[in-house]
Amino acid sequence: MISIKDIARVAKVSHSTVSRALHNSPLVSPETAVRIQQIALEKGYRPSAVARSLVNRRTKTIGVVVTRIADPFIAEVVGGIEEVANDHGYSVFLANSNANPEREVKVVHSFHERRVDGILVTASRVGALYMPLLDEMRVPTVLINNQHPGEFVHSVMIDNPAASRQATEHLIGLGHRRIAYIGDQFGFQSDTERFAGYRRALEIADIPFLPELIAHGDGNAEGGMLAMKRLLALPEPPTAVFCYNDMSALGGLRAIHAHGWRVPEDISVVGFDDLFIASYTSPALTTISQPMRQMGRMAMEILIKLFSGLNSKTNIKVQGQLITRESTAPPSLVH
Amino acid sequence: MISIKDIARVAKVSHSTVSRALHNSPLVSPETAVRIQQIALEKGYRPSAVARSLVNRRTKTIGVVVTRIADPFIAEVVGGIEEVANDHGYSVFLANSNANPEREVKVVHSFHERRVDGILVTASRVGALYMPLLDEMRVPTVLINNQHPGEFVHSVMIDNPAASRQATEHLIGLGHRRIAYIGDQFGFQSDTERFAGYRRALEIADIPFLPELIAHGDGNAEGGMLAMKRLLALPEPPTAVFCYNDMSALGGLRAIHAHGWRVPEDISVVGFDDLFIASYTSPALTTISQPMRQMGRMAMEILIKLFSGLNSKTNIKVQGQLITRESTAPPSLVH
DNA sequence: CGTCTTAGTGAACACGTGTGCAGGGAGCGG
DNA sequence: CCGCTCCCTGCACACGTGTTCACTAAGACG
Repeated sequence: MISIKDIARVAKVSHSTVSRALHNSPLVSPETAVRIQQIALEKGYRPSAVARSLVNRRTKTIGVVVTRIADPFIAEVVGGIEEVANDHGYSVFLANSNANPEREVKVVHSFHERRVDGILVTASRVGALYMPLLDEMRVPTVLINNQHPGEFVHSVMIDNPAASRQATEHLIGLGHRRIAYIGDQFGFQSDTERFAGYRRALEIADIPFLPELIAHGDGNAEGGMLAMKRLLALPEPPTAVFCYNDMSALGGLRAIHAHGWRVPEDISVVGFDDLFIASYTSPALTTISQPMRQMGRMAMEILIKLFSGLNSKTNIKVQGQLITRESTAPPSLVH
Repeated sequence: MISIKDIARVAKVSHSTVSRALHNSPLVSPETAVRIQQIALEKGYRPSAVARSLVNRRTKTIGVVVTRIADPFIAEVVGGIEEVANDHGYSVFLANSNANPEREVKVVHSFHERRVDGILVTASRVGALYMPLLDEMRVPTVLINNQHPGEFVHSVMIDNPAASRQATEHLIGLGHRRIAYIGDQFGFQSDTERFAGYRRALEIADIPFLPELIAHGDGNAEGGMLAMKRLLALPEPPTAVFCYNDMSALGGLRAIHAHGWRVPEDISVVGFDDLFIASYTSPALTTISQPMRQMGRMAMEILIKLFSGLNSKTNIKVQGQLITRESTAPPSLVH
């Protein structure tokens, strides 16, 4: 591995001069500068980011904590993050937490030791546990669709209540009155908020809230399937179901097919996220679109701003958009 | 940011002693060791990985190059990589190339400057361009499902010819003789190999190869949809289609639905990869399962071995497995 | 021609950690 | 009491880069 000292030896100058030459410093004469640059090019010299980080006290790296990178929603967000990070010369460390608190703490510690300049968290599940840790590190942190108990922290979130209210009102507008909700496991903020939007829509339309129409999944297809199965087993099943996210809806669709019913003729289904697959289910899924990639980009851009000294506390709330496809229709009159 | 010197000052010892104490070196007396460790704990000391990297000449980081992290196949592989990397104390840099050669080179350069200990490449598209670069860097590199022109390089690949032959023979076994193939863009190795397996199966079964039954997509749903549309527009459409990957098959299914045909009654479809969604399409997709996560794990384990001195050139070939679901059936007699 | 300015260069130190080497003190044997 | 060994500690240097400071040589100006 070749260093500036090696180049200095060849060029018969001090390493300081080489350092300056490679930075196009005006303190070095143009002739020696080009000569040194020539040698560096020939030798295939690449400066050591680690040595540079040590003296500059900035690593130009960021850490990204996710629950599972294989989650399609998260993968899209990370794609957006990496895009602008790379454009600004930042490298990104990726780490899965697997929603395991112990591992989350371990990951944040490793980021700390690597001296990342900033941290992004897309762990939809909790994270409250290691918030004090992040606080203590005094590293700029941006949360994406995550609850944020701390005050110092920045965030990018979707407006859950408004979006899920919009979804529910879409179903009400079609004439449904028996509308079920398939949620995540109880207690996660985004579930709570989406549930609140659902209830609010019912309330405004003067539709009584029926606890038996609430089922809890696990945010994945498997849980959505089981939850839907429970709803279909009711004496009087719902005519429409609003799902916490597309993965749940995916499982829901499967349960409906297995039950022998058809979507949307027998029952309408609405998802949330607008994952790529939402366009390719059959029928194609009506859902709330979240600008996932864009949200990743925004989060990273907040970090960039923070790095350049701006210290304004930013909490961006983006709006979801209803995408009407084929999985929703007016309720059939006979059942 | 607190360093060992700060601790040394408080403990009234030299920083060397602190360093040794924190490493449980036998060269330091037990009493001072615990005293120092106590202080370090109180102060929340975290060693600087960057300083450590500088002196150790090992960063305990690896770089992962992918085309798009949002690609479900790639996300699974990266999940596997990160898992064992983390278990061994390695942090992973993630970078998208977007299949853009210019960006790929930029990414590899940045990995070089960061002095990563190893590099993993899951860019299904080419990569031959920057292979000389990787060679020049003399950094252990493992390719995953990627062509490898260089000799020094290690790899984990699926046995494409065997797997696609298996898929095609499944269709032949069901009684199909007019079997189409939807490929990737021409020239990528995995496409070439899968195509070869398809032809071999036909050959063994004495089924003539018909060029009009070959359509090229782009490896994504969009391209698969267009390719399938072309096949359905033939005077005599195929009774079964083997697709390069699940994404293509997904698009294919959609085109078939739009055409008014039913799967598998009117036409059978086989995919490749066994992405998560393959179980949730309707009908559920018959496909070749690749142990994606496992392949990521294996690739990282090869790196770990290389780090510990083992220098054996390893080229692992894993076998795919046919997963029979609902999208394949014997051809209908009348059409 | 002498002095002052300026351009260009090298020496030295810093960043935070690890380690070889020397040295000091205690304990022990002679 | 002397010398040896052993245990512990500190000094100094290294890793690769950036930057301040001092210094030299050349040019400018009076």
